[in-house]
Amino acid sequence: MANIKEVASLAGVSVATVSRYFSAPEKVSKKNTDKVIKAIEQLNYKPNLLARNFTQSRSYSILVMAPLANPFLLDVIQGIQEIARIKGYTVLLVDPLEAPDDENKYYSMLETRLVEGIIDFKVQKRLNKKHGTRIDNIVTLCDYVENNPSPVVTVDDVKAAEKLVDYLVSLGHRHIGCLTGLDFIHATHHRKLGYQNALQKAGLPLSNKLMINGDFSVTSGLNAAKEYADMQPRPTAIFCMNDKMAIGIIQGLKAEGLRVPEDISVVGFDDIEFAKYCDPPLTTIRQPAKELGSSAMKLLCNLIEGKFDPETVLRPYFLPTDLIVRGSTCAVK
Amino acid sequence: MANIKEVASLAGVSVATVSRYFSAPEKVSKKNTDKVIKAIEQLNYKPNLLARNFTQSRSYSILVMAPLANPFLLDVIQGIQEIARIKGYTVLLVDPLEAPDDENKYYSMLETRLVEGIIDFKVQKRLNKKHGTRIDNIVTLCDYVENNPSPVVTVDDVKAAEKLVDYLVSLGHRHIGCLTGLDFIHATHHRKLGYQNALQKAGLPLSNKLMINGDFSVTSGLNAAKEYADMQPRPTAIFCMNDKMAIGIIQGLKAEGLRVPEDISVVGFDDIEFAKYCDPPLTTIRQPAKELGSSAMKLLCNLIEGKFDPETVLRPYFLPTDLIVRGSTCAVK
DNA sequence: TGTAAATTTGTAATCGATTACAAATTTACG
DNA sequence: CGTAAATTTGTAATCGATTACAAATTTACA
Repeated sequence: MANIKEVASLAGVSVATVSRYFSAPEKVSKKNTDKVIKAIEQLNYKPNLLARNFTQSRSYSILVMAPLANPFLLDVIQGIQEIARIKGYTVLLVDPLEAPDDENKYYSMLETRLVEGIIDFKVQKRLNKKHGTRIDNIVTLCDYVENNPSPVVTVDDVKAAEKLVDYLVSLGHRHIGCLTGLDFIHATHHRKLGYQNALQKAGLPLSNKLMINGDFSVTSGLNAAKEYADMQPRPTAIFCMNDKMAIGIIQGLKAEGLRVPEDISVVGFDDIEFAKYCDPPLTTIRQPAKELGSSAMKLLCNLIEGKFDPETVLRPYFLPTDLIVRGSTCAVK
Repeated sequence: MANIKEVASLAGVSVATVSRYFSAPEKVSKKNTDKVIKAIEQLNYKPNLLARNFTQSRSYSILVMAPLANPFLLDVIQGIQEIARIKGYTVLLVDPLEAPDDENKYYSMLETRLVEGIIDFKVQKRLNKKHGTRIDNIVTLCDYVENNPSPVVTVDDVKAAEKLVDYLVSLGHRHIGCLTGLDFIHATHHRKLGYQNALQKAGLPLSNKLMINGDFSVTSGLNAAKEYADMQPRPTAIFCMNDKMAIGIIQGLKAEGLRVPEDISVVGFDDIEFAKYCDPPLTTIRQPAKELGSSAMKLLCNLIEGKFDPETVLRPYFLPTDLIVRGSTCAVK
């Protein structure tokens, strides 16, 4: 395959001129531009971007670490892609849950220069060595912890969960179950806190019995349904920490011969596309998926370009959520 | 950031020895290995992979062009990822529908060396210049056309659709609607052919009236539902070319006051996760998503490594499908 | 111990671009 | 036309690794 030298010699110019034809065509005379174009055409020349990236010490790539099992993330990723495309970055995608052992390998792609930034869907376990002074071109998306080691874009999970459970309380529910998510995701703990806040405000007791540990999968919802169905007293409403589990729990409750929402109201979290189309349609919290993705990517671009305010960049950036009321909830009898 | 030269000089060895420590550690003596390790440690050295990739003229990356709107593809992508990880490739992901104009830019990433192969979810528009003689390290996944310009991994859409419509016929249905997919996807035409084959076998007339053009989205299912509800005579069964449209159509038919399956049976295609959880659960064709992805990636690896048989590589590689009968279909009254 | 074979090491060329700097050319204008 | 300024061009260094080849060292064994 032809290289820049061959193009230059065929065109009768120097390699610098050919290079400039790509990087600053306005600096090449008309005459030489024509010659270069002709030579490129003739040799079907394509610049070797591995070489270009090497000399510029830039990869024009970013890495997204996302658990693909959650369809909600698809929309988030589309938001990321949109900005990435505009800014000229390509997106590498890995699912950290598929190969947890490789996680550090992925982070080190920053140091080996393969990517210029990372969007991670959970708070990094290892903190920066010099926390607060050095920003690593990592953005945490949809997860957050106090003293987060990297900039964060997410929703206020505490407030959102609280809003959702407030709503259940307003419907008269007094026994409200809570199906949690994966323990190592901080959002799980924040949503739990919101759930507890709402109960407390309503003067309801906090009982661990009403809390079942899930893992964000439909299956864990199905399993939890049986437990809730047998529980004494049985909850009249269940808060699930994502829509997939809510869909699973609805399915499971129906199998137990219970009606949703007449016997048990169920709420989810995320507002995935299918929340509208399950039966009954799901009452849930809508996260602005695409905006989460595009905001995170914009922030990452600023980090990469060094355009950020060190004072504020570590303050979490919260996007608003909406309570979406559909058919899976009703007033308690 | 430290480079190999600094490591070499700190360790008191040549750069070649440091390089060999990574590429062929068994060729470095114990004494020097220790010195190199110490120097790497001390300088926190990470090899510049941009440089390595450049000298080796390899990117160790592949590109996946997938319309992310389809959740079925998530599983396919997981299958791709699994093999990619094992083989040491990283996966770049773009959604061609998001930026159709950039499509050629993506293909040219092969020529600019940014990726070593491409998995594309549709047959490429531009054929190879020298069709059949040169293989471009492109694998077409889930789409197929006679004289395909690149190797193909997919299912036999004709047979699968035929199997599905055979089943509807066996339930006694005589008026069977067909909601098609995007026209530029060849799978759409193959599934249409399967639908027509089944009707023909059953001695049923082929009527264009029963065919509505969809685009694989839930919305197009919703819209089609109204049309089918008003149709005279109204079909007693509808074959949708994917599950998303089937879910939309079920939703739409319910809104029109029709019962599924009692008034109209609905079948989909793909067997996405939510097919099980919609109401009623969807009768559909299961495509082996993960296997499609992993097979395509294995094939692509062989292309990249030159390990393929030019005689057979362009023959389509069909994976088996299953008819999954659930609650959205019943015998005609 | 001496010599050949095997192993380990280092020197230096190489990959294909970019780019600083100097040189050459063109343009502007009194 | 002559000179200065502006524009265009080319030379050659550079990025950080890999690797062919030769040289040095170690090992094996009579």
